[in-house]
Amino acid sequence: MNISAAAQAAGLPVKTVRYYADIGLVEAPSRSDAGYRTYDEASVRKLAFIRRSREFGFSIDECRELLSLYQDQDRTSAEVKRIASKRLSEIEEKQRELQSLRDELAHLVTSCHGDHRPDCPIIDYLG
Amino acid sequence: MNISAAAQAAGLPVKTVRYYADIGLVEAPSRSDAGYRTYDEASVRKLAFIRRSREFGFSIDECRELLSLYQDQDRTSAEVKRIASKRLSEIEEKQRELQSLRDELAHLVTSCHGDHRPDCPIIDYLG
DNA sequence: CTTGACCTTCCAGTAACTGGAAAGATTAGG
DNA sequence: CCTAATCTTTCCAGTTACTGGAAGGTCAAG
Repeated sequence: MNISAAAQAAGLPVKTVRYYADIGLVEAPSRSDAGYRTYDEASVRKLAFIRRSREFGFSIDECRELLSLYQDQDRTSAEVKRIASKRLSEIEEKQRELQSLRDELAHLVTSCHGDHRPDCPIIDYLG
Repeated sequence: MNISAAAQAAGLPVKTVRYYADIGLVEAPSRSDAGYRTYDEASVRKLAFIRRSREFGFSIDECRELLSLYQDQDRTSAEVKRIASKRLSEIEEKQRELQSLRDELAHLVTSCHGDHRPDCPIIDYLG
């Protein structure tokens, strides 16, 4: 499989697939005689694993960790759960932040007439 | 006022105050004989305005826009409201994303025993 | 043989700072 | 007046996770 087929199968851009090998997140793939990268099912599965982890918002370093747990038959589920729980609290923290931000901004937007007059509570609040 | 006093008053790191002038977000401040940047109340107010706008998650370019509206006596409140409303929808979109992410991840975390055994639904899901 | 779709490497840019080095200025204490 | 600590300056590099683009090699079809 050439890189574009692998990228397609994993649901990633070609550039990103190269990038992940460059930074050592995945092994460097073997090459054809012409120097083309060649991929097999196993590498595609790993790439897809990374894509899904990234979609969950895990950082590259967390993906590195998850990937090594993914490939380690003897890991404990506790190790995985620790990383996922950490990410979960981050998400919840971010949610709380966004909620108060939204409420405040929604309040400002509602109180602004949004007409041709210069009078603006949003600007007043920021200034 | 030297830079550290101004930064303190505006609630920003010194580095950031310099940075904002470097990228032309605020005017370059005047200099003392020794070349020290000197700030007055007005520039501190602008810096604080930017800080608050940034805290709302407005991008630097949006801050640029807001700042010019802030300084424009003749702007209409509609112009300001447009930018704030845009930001509000972004926040709400992000909230929806985070919510489904959280639900999915929370479900996985709950279903994972988190013990010494290798069996792990989180990894199973990602892989 | 040519055309177009691949592929390669390398370099640069994104957003918004942040850290650090090297060197000059100022201030407080002795 | 000297010195040490604390500013301040500029400049360069690093962060995160890619993404875009240029210059050039390869491959399959017609």
